[in-house]
Amino acid sequence: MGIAERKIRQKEEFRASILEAAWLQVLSDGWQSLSIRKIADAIEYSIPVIYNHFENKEAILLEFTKEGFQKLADTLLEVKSRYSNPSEQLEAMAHAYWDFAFEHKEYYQLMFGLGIPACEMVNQIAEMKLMTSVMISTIQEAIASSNNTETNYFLKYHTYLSILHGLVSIEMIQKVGKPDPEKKMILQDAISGFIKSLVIN
Amino acid sequence: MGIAERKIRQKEEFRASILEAAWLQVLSDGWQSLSIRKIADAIEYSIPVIYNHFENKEAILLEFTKEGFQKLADTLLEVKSRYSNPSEQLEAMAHAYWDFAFEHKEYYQLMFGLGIPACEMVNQIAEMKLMTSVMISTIQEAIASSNNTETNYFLKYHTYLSILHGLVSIEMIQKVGKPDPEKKMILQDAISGFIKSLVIN
DNA sequence: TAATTTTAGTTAACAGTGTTAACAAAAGTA
DNA sequence: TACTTTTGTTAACACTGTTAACTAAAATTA
Repeated sequence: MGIAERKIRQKEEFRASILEAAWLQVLSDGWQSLSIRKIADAIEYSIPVIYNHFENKEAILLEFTKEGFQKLADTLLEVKSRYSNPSEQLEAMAHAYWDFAFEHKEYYQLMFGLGIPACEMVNQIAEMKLMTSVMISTIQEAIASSNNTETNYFLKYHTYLSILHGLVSIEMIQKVGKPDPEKKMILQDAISGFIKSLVIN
Repeated sequence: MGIAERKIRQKEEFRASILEAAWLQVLSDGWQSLSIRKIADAIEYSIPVIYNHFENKEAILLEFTKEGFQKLADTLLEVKSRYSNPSEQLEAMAHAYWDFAFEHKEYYQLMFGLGIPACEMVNQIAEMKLMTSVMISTIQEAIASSNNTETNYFLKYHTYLSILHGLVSIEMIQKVGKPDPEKKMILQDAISGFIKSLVIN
Protein backbone atom coordinates (compact mmCIF):
# COMPACT_ATOMS: atom_id res chain seq x y z
CA MET A 1 0.00 0.00 0.00
CA GLY A 2 2.78 2.40 -0.88
CA ILE A 3 0.52 4.14 -3.33
CA ALA A 4 -1.32 6.25 -0.81
CA GLU A 5 1.95 7.23 0.77
CA ARG A 6 3.46 8.18 -2.53
CA LYS A 7 0.41 10.31 -3.24
CA ILE A 8 0.75 12.11 0.04
CA ARG A 9 4.41 12.62 -0.65
CA GLN A 10 3.70 13.96 -4.11
CA LYS A 11 1.06 16.27 -2.75
CA GLU A 12 3.55 17.54 -0.23
CA GLU A 13 6.12 18.12 -2.94
CA PHE A 14 3.58 19.90 -5.06
CA ARG A 15 2.69 22.15 -2.20
CA ALA A 16 6.33 22.87 -1.57
CA SER A 17 6.92 23.68 -5.22
CA ILE A 18 4.09 26.19 -5.12
CA LEU A 19 5.62 27.88 -2.11
CA GLU A 20 9.05 27.82 -3.71
CA ALA A 21 7.79 29.41 -6.92
CA ALA A 22 5.93 31.99 -4.89
CA TRP A 23 9.00 32.77 -2.85
CA LEU A 24 11.15 33.29 -5.92
CA GLN A 25 8.52 35.66 -7.23
CA VAL A 26 8.55 37.61 -3.99
CA LEU A 27 12.33 37.80 -3.86
CA SER A 28 12.57 39.21 -7.35
CA ASP A 29 9.52 41.48 -7.45
CA GLY A 30 8.12 41.90 -3.96
CA TRP A 31 4.84 40.92 -2.39
CA GLN A 32 2.78 43.38 -4.35
CA SER A 33 3.39 41.65 -7.63
CA LEU A 34 2.91 38.09 -6.48
CA SER A 35 0.03 36.50 -8.32
CA ILE A 36 -1.56 33.10 -8.52
CA ARG A 37 -1.24 33.21 -12.27
CA LYS A 38 2.49 33.75 -12.16
CA ILE A 39 2.90 30.91 -9.71
CA ALA A 40 0.89 28.63 -11.97
CA ASP A 41 3.04 29.75 -14.84
CA ALA A 42 6.24 29.06 -12.96
CA ILE A 43 5.30 25.54 -11.93
CA GLU A 44 3.91 24.91 -15.41
CA TYR A 45 0.45 23.93 -14.29
CA SER A 46 -2.93 25.53 -14.81
CA ILE A 47 -4.25 28.00 -12.32
CA PRO A 48 -6.89 25.98 -10.45
CA VAL A 49 -4.44 23.33 -9.24
CA ILE A 50 -3.10 25.87 -6.79
CA TYR A 51 -6.51 25.97 -5.18
CA ASN A 52 -6.25 22.27 -4.48
CA HIS A 53 -3.41 23.02 -2.12
CA PHE A 54 -4.27 26.45 -0.77
CA GLU A 55 -7.71 27.81 -0.10
CA ASN A 56 -6.81 31.16 -1.55
CA LYS A 57 -3.96 33.59 -2.03
CA GLU A 58 -4.11 34.72 1.57
CA ALA A 59 -3.44 31.17 2.71
CA ILE A 60 -0.18 31.24 0.81
CA LEU A 61 0.78 34.51 2.45
CA LEU A 62 -0.16 33.08 5.81
CA GLU A 63 2.26 30.25 5.23
CA PHE A 64 5.10 32.71 4.78
CA THR A 65 3.95 34.74 7.74
CA LYS A 66 4.24 31.64 9.89
CA GLU A 67 7.64 30.85 8.46
CA GLY A 68 8.76 34.36 9.23
CA PHE A 69 7.66 34.26 12.84
CA GLN A 70 9.23 30.85 13.24
CA LYS A 71 12.55 32.09 11.94
CA LEU A 72 12.43 35.19 14.11
CA ALA A 73 11.56 33.21 17.22
CA ASP A 74 14.39 30.78 16.52
CA THR A 75 16.84 33.60 16.06
CA LEU A 76 15.78 35.28 19.27
CA LEU A 77 16.06 32.05 21.21
CA GLU A 78 19.51 31.36 19.83
CA VAL A 79 20.74 34.85 20.63
CA LYS A 80 19.25 34.77 24.07
CA SER A 81 21.08 31.55 24.86
CA ARG A 82 24.40 33.28 24.36
CA TYR A 83 23.91 35.46 27.43
CA SER A 84 22.90 34.79 30.99
CA ASN A 85 22.06 38.28 32.18
CA PRO A 86 18.48 39.28 31.20
CA SER A 87 19.50 42.83 30.40
CA GLU A 88 22.20 41.64 28.06
CA GLN A 89 19.74 39.21 26.55
CA LEU A 90 17.18 41.92 25.86
CA GLU A 91 19.82 44.08 24.26
CA ALA A 92 21.21 41.31 22.09
CA MET A 93 17.69 40.27 21.12
CA ALA A 94 16.91 43.81 20.09
CA HIS A 95 19.89 43.85 17.77
CA ALA A 96 18.98 40.43 16.43
CA TYR A 97 15.44 41.64 15.80
CA TRP A 98 16.75 44.60 13.83
CA ASP A 99 19.11 42.43 11.82
CA PHE A 100 16.37 39.93 11.07
CA ALA A 101 14.08 42.65 9.80
CA PHE A 102 16.58 43.87 7.24
CA GLU A 103 18.11 40.56 6.32
CA HIS A 104 14.64 39.13 5.72
CA LYS A 105 12.89 42.23 4.62
CA GLU A 106 10.28 40.30 2.67
CA TYR A 107 9.31 38.24 5.68
CA TYR A 108 9.20 41.23 7.94
CA GLN A 109 7.01 43.28 5.63
CA LEU A 110 4.57 40.45 5.37
CA MET A 111 4.58 39.75 9.10
CA PHE A 112 3.93 43.31 10.19
CA GLY A 113 3.33 45.52 7.25
CA LEU A 114 1.39 44.54 4.25
CA GLY A 115 -0.34 41.77 6.08
CA ILE A 116 -3.02 44.05 7.38
CA PRO A 117 -3.33 40.89 9.37
CA ALA A 118 -6.92 40.02 9.11
CA CYS A 119 -8.12 40.90 12.57
CA GLU A 120 -8.33 37.76 14.58
CA MET A 121 -5.82 35.96 12.41
CA VAL A 122 -2.93 37.46 14.28
CA ASN A 123 -3.77 35.73 17.50
CA GLN A 124 -4.04 32.45 15.69
CA ILE A 125 -0.51 32.39 14.42
CA ALA A 126 1.11 30.03 16.83
CA GLU A 127 4.53 31.02 15.64
CA MET A 128 3.86 34.58 16.70
CA LYS A 129 3.02 33.45 20.19
CA LEU A 130 6.39 31.75 20.23
CA MET A 131 8.17 35.01 19.57
CA THR A 132 5.98 36.71 22.13
CA SER A 133 6.77 34.17 24.80
CA VAL A 134 10.52 34.43 24.25
CA MET A 135 10.36 38.17 24.70
CA ILE A 136 8.00 38.07 27.65
CA SER A 137 9.97 35.48 29.56
CA THR A 138 13.17 37.46 29.20
CA ILE A 139 11.45 40.60 30.37
CA GLN A 140 10.03 38.75 33.35
CA GLU A 141 13.51 37.57 34.23
CA ALA A 142 14.83 41.09 33.92
CA ILE A 143 12.08 42.35 36.19
CA ALA A 144 12.75 39.57 38.69
CA SER A 145 16.36 40.68 38.99
CA SER A 146 15.45 44.37 39.21
CA ASN A 147 14.62 46.89 41.91
CA ASN A 148 10.93 46.97 41.29
CA THR A 149 9.64 43.42 40.92
CA GLU A 150 6.08 44.72 40.79
CA THR A 151 6.55 46.07 37.26
CA ASN A 152 3.85 45.05 34.82
CA TYR A 153 5.67 42.67 32.52
CA PHE A 154 3.02 42.70 29.82
CA LEU A 155 3.12 46.44 29.58
CA LYS A 156 6.91 46.31 29.33
CA TYR A 157 6.79 43.60 26.68
CA HIS A 158 4.43 45.71 24.65
CA THR A 159 6.76 48.69 25.01
CA TYR A 160 9.77 46.62 24.03
CA LEU A 161 8.16 45.26 20.89
CA SER A 162 6.73 48.63 19.96
CA ILE A 163 10.09 50.33 20.19
CA LEU A 164 11.67 47.66 18.02
CA HIS A 165 8.92 47.63 15.45
CA GLY A 166 8.78 51.40 15.39
CA LEU A 167 12.49 51.72 14.75
CA VAL A 168 12.44 49.12 12.03
CA SER A 169 9.39 50.35 10.20
CA ILE A 170 10.35 53.99 10.27
CA GLU A 171 13.70 53.00 8.84
CA MET A 172 12.08 50.84 6.20
CA ILE A 173 9.70 53.58 5.12
CA GLN A 174 12.40 56.16 4.72
CA LYS A 175 15.26 54.24 3.25
CA VAL A 176 14.87 51.88 0.38
CA GLY A 177 17.78 49.51 0.11
CA LYS A 178 20.29 48.80 2.80
CA PRO A 179 19.66 49.80 6.40
CA ASP A 180 21.83 52.74 7.30
CA PRO A 181 24.36 51.18 9.70
CA GLU A 182 24.45 54.43 11.63
CA LYS A 183 20.83 53.91 12.51
CA LYS A 184 21.80 51.12 14.86
CA MET A 185 22.91 53.84 17.22
CA ILE A 186 19.29 54.87 17.48
CA LEU A 187 18.36 51.31 18.29
CA GLN A 188 21.09 51.18 20.90
CA ASP A 189 19.95 54.48 22.37
CA ALA A 190 16.31 53.56 22.58
CA ILE A 191 16.78 50.04 23.83
CA SER A 192 19.35 50.87 26.49
CA GLY A 193 17.01 53.56 27.75
CA PHE A 194 14.24 51.00 27.93
CA ILE A 195 16.38 48.44 29.73
CA LYS A 196 17.67 51.01 32.17
CA SER A 197 14.17 52.07 33.11
CA LEU A 198 13.24 48.41 33.38
CA VAL A 199 15.89 47.22 35.82
CA ILE A 200 16.75 50.42 37.70
CA ASN A 201 13.36 52.10 37.73
CA MET B 1 -13.18 87.42 -19.01
CA GLY B 2 -14.95 85.58 -16.23
CA ILE B 3 -15.16 82.47 -18.36
CA ALA B 4 -11.64 81.30 -17.77
CA GLU B 5 -12.09 81.88 -14.06
CA ARG B 6 -15.35 80.00 -13.99
CA LYS B 7 -13.63 77.13 -15.76
CA ILE B 8 -10.83 77.05 -13.24
CA ARG B 9 -13.37 77.17 -10.46
CA GLN B 10 -15.36 74.33 -11.99
CA LYS B 11 -12.23 72.29 -12.45
CA GLU B 12 -11.40 72.88 -8.81
CA GLU B 13 -14.88 71.82 -7.76
CA PHE B 14 -14.67 68.74 -9.90
CA ARG B 15 -11.36 67.82 -8.36
CA ALA B 16 -12.81 68.34 -4.91
CA SER B 17 -15.81 66.17 -5.71
CA ILE B 18 -13.51 63.36 -6.78
CA LEU B 19 -11.63 63.58 -3.52
CA GLU B 20 -14.85 63.74 -1.58
CA ALA B 21 -16.27 60.67 -3.27
CA ALA B 22 -12.98 58.85 -2.72
CA TRP B 23 -12.95 59.78 0.94
CA LEU B 24 -16.48 58.50 1.49
CA GLN B 25 -15.42 55.23 -0.13
CA VAL B 26 -12.44 54.99 2.17
CA LEU B 27 -14.46 55.76 5.27
CA SER B 28 -16.99 53.06 4.53
CA ASP B 29 -14.78 50.34 3.07
CA GLY B 30 -11.13 51.17 3.69
CA TRP B 31 -8.23 51.94 1.41
CA GLN B 32 -7.99 48.48 -0.01
CA SER B 33 -11.35 48.66 -1.72
CA LEU B 34 -11.03 52.16 -3.12
CA SER B 35 -11.21 52.05 -6.89
CA ILE B 36 -11.26 54.57 -9.71
CA ARG B 37 -14.36 52.93 -11.07
CA LYS B 38 -16.28 53.36 -7.84
CA ILE B 39 -15.28 56.98 -7.66
CA ALA B 40 -16.46 57.51 -11.23
CA ASP B 41 -19.68 55.80 -10.33
CA ALA B 42 -20.19 57.98 -7.29
CA ILE B 43 -19.69 61.26 -9.10
CA GLU B 44 -21.78 59.97 -12.01
CA TYR B 45 -19.15 60.49 -14.65
CA SER B 46 -17.24 58.10 -16.84
CA ILE B 47 -13.92 56.71 -15.71
CA PRO B 48 -11.44 58.67 -17.83
CA VAL B 49 -12.52 62.06 -16.53
CA ILE B 50 -10.76 61.24 -13.31
CA TYR B 51 -7.52 61.04 -15.21
CA ASN B 52 -8.00 64.63 -16.31
CA HIS B 53 -7.62 65.68 -12.71
CA PHE B 54 -5.24 63.09 -11.31
CA GLU B 55 -2.41 61.40 -13.12
CA ASN B 56 -3.27 58.06 -11.59
CA LYS B 57 -4.68 56.40 -8.51
CA GLU B 58 -1.51 56.97 -6.55
CA ALA B 59 -1.84 60.70 -7.07
CA ILE B 60 -5.19 60.58 -5.32
CA LEU B 61 -3.69 58.67 -2.43
CA LEU B 62 -0.83 61.16 -2.28
CA GLU B 63 -3.35 63.94 -1.88
CA PHE B 64 -4.77 62.28 1.21
CA THR B 65 -1.30 61.54 2.52
CA LYS B 66 -0.52 65.24 2.36
CA GLU B 67 -3.80 66.09 4.02
CA GLY B 68 -3.00 63.65 6.77
CA PHE B 69 0.44 65.04 7.49
CA GLN B 70 -0.96 68.54 7.41
CA LYS B 71 -3.62 67.68 9.96
CA LEU B 72 -1.13 65.91 12.20
CA ALA B 73 1.32 68.78 12.05
CA ASP B 74 -1.43 71.27 12.87
CA THR B 75 -2.53 69.18 15.81
CA LEU B 76 0.99 68.87 17.17
CA LEU B 77 1.58 72.59 16.84
CA GLU B 78 -1.66 73.38 18.60
CA VAL B 79 -0.94 71.00 21.46
CA LYS B 80 2.61 72.22 21.79
CA SER B 81 1.39 75.79 22.17
CA ARG B 82 -0.52 74.86 25.28
CA TYR B 83 2.67 74.18 27.24
CA SER B 84 5.88 76.07 27.77
CA ASN B 85 8.10 73.34 29.16
CA PRO B 86 9.66 71.21 26.37
CA SER B 87 9.26 68.02 28.34
CA GLU B 88 5.60 68.67 28.88
CA GLN B 89 5.28 69.56 25.24
CA LEU B 90 6.87 66.28 24.12
CA GLU B 91 4.59 64.33 26.41
CA ALA B 92 1.46 66.12 25.29
CA MET B 93 2.48 65.78 21.66
CA ALA B 94 2.96 62.07 22.13
CA HIS B 95 -0.57 61.72 23.42
CA ALA B 96 -1.87 63.90 20.63
CA TYR B 97 -0.03 61.73 18.11
CA TRP B 98 -1.65 58.62 19.54
CA ASP B 99 -5.09 60.19 19.52
CA PHE B 100 -4.67 61.38 15.98
CA ALA B 101 -3.68 57.92 14.80
CA PHE B 102 -6.84 56.34 16.13
CA GLU B 103 -9.23 59.18 15.48
CA HIS B 104 -8.01 59.35 11.89
CA LYS B 105 -7.12 55.76 11.37
CA GLU B 106 -7.60 55.97 7.61
CA TYR B 107 -5.19 58.84 7.31
CA TYR B 108 -2.64 57.20 9.55
CA GLN B 109 -2.70 53.91 7.68
CA LEU B 110 -2.15 55.68 4.43
CA MET B 111 0.59 57.92 5.83
CA PHE B 112 2.65 55.16 7.34
CA GLY B 113 1.24 51.82 6.48
CA LEU B 114 -0.17 50.90 3.18
CA GLY B 115 1.58 53.75 1.49
CA ILE B 116 4.63 51.70 0.92
CA PRO B 117 5.64 55.26 0.20
CA ALA B 118 7.33 55.01 -3.13
CA CYS B 119 10.91 55.46 -2.12
CA GLU B 120 11.85 59.05 -2.75
CA MET B 121 8.29 60.24 -2.52
CA VAL B 122 8.42 60.42 1.23
CA ASN B 123 11.00 63.16 1.26
CA GLN B 124 8.98 65.15 -1.18
CA ILE B 125 5.93 65.46 0.99
CA ALA B 126 6.34 68.95 2.31
CA GLU B 127 3.66 68.36 4.89
CA MET B 128 5.70 65.57 6.38
CA LYS B 129 8.65 67.88 6.82
CA LEU B 130 6.33 70.14 8.72
CA MET B 131 5.55 67.43 11.24
CA THR B 132 9.22 66.56 11.42
CA SER B 133 10.26 70.13 12.12
CA VAL B 134 7.72 70.54 14.91
CA MET B 135 9.04 67.43 16.61
CA ILE B 136 12.68 68.26 16.07
CA SER B 137 12.43 71.81 17.33
CA THR B 138 10.75 70.68 20.52
CA ILE B 139 13.40 68.06 21.08
CA GLN B 140 16.10 70.64 20.50
CA GLU B 141 14.49 72.84 23.09
CA ALA B 142 14.33 69.96 25.53
CA ILE B 143 17.99 69.22 24.95
CA ALA B 144 18.91 72.87 25.38
CA SER B 145 17.31 72.89 28.80
CA SER B 146 18.86 69.57 29.81
CA ASN B 147 22.02 68.35 31.50
CA ASN B 148 23.70 67.15 28.35
CA THR B 149 23.34 69.75 25.63
CA GLU B 150 25.59 67.73 23.36
CA THR B 151 22.89 65.14 22.74
CA ASN B 152 22.32 64.33 19.07
CA TYR B 153 18.89 65.86 18.44
CA PHE B 154 18.33 64.02 15.18
CA LEU B 155 18.97 60.68 16.79
CA LYS B 156 16.55 61.58 19.55
CA TYR B 157 13.92 62.75 17.08
CA HIS B 158 14.18 59.46 15.27
CA THR B 159 13.83 57.59 18.53
CA TYR B 160 10.83 59.68 19.54
CA LEU B 161 9.01 59.11 16.28
CA SER B 162 9.88 55.43 16.22
CA ILE B 163 8.53 54.84 19.69
CA LEU B 164 5.30 56.59 18.78
CA HIS B 165 4.86 54.85 15.46
CA GLY B 166 5.80 51.51 16.98
CA LEU B 167 3.22 51.83 19.73
CA VAL B 168 0.51 52.88 17.33
CA SER B 169 1.14 50.31 14.65
CA ILE B 170 1.50 47.40 17.03
CA GLU B 171 -1.80 48.42 18.58
CA MET B 172 -3.42 48.76 15.17
CA ILE B 173 -2.23 45.36 14.05
CA GLN B 174 -3.50 43.59 17.09
CA LYS B 175 -6.77 45.28 17.80
CA VAL B 176 -9.34 45.98 15.19
CA GLY B 177 -11.77 48.60 16.28
CA LYS B 178 -11.32 50.93 19.18
CA PRO B 179 -7.91 51.54 20.71
CA ASP B 180 -7.76 49.88 24.10
CA PRO B 181 -7.72 52.89 26.47
CA GLU B 182 -5.52 50.91 28.82
CA LYS B 183 -2.85 50.91 26.16
CA LYS B 184 -2.25 54.57 26.76
CA MET B 185 -0.40 53.49 29.88
CA ILE B 186 2.15 51.88 27.63
CA LEU B 187 2.49 55.09 25.71
CA GLN B 188 2.91 56.98 28.96
CA ASP B 189 5.49 54.49 30.17
CA ALA B 190 7.55 54.54 27.00
CA ILE B 191 7.42 58.25 26.42
CA SER B 192 8.19 59.28 29.99
CA GLY B 193 11.19 56.96 29.88
CA PHE B 194 12.31 58.61 26.69
CA ILE B 195 11.88 62.12 28.05
CA LYS B 196 13.63 61.25 31.28
CA SER B 197 16.65 59.91 29.44
CA LEU B 198 16.54 62.99 27.24
CA VAL B 199 16.61 65.70 29.88
CA ILE B 200 18.34 63.97 32.78
CA ASN B 201 20.75 61.67 31.01
C1' DT C 1 -23.61 84.74 -37.61
C1' DA C 2 -20.86 80.72 -39.57
C1' DA C 3 -16.80 78.04 -39.58
C1' DT C 4 -13.25 76.35 -36.98
C1' DT C 5 -10.73 74.99 -33.14
C1' DT C 6 -10.47 73.55 -28.53
C1' DT C 7 -12.17 71.22 -24.61
C1' DA C 8 -15.01 67.80 -22.10
C1' DG C 9 -16.78 63.54 -21.85
C1' DT C 10 -17.95 58.92 -23.61
C1' DT C 11 -17.45 54.13 -25.23
C1' DA C 12 -14.75 50.34 -25.67
C1' DA C 13 -10.83 48.10 -25.20
C1' DC C 14 -6.16 46.24 -23.17
C1' DA C 15 -3.78 43.90 -19.75
C1' DG C 16 -3.94 42.55 -15.53
C1' DT C 17 -6.00 40.42 -10.89
C1' DG C 18 -8.44 36.33 -7.68
C1' DT C 19 -11.66 32.75 -8.00
C1' DT C 20 -14.71 28.98 -9.64
C1' DA C 21 -17.94 26.00 -12.50
C1' DA C 22 -17.92 22.58 -15.99
C1' DC C 23 -15.56 19.34 -18.24
C1' DA C 24 -11.72 15.92 -19.87
C1' DA C 25 -8.03 12.78 -18.80
C1' DA C 26 -5.44 9.99 -16.04
C1' DA C 27 -5.01 6.75 -12.12
C1' DG C 28 -6.70 3.54 -8.85
C1' DT C 29 -10.20 -0.06 -7.59
C1' DA C 30 -13.70 -3.76 -8.30
C1' DT D 1 -12.22 -4.81 -18.55
C1' DA D 2 -15.70 -1.56 -16.33
C1' DC D 3 -16.34 1.69 -12.89
C1' DT D 4 -15.03 5.29 -9.67
C1' DT D 5 -12.12 8.63 -7.92
C1' DT D 6 -8.65 11.86 -8.32
C1' DT D 7 -6.15 15.31 -11.02
C1' DG D 8 -5.82 18.86 -14.18
C1' DT D 9 -7.56 21.92 -17.88
C1' DT D 10 -10.43 25.29 -20.34
C1' DA D 11 -13.18 28.99 -20.08
C1' DA D 12 -15.53 32.09 -17.80
C1' DC D 13 -17.03 35.73 -14.04
C1' DA D 14 -16.26 39.81 -11.73
C1' DC D 15 -13.15 42.73 -10.64
C1' DT D 16 -8.86 46.12 -11.03
C1' DG D 17 -5.94 50.51 -13.34
C1' DT D 18 -5.18 52.72 -17.55
C1' DT D 19 -5.62 54.54 -22.32
C1' DA D 20 -6.79 55.10 -27.39
C1' DA D 21 -10.35 56.60 -30.39
C1' DC D 22 -14.25 58.96 -30.96
C1' DT D 23 -18.37 62.29 -30.22
C1' DA D 24 -20.68 66.27 -28.48
C1' DA D 25 -20.42 70.57 -26.49
C1' DA D 26 -18.27 74.94 -25.73
C1' DA D 27 -15.22 78.69 -26.89
C1' DT D 28 -12.65 81.22 -30.35
C1' DT D 29 -11.83 83.15 -34.67
C1' DA D 30 -13.01 84.89 -39.34
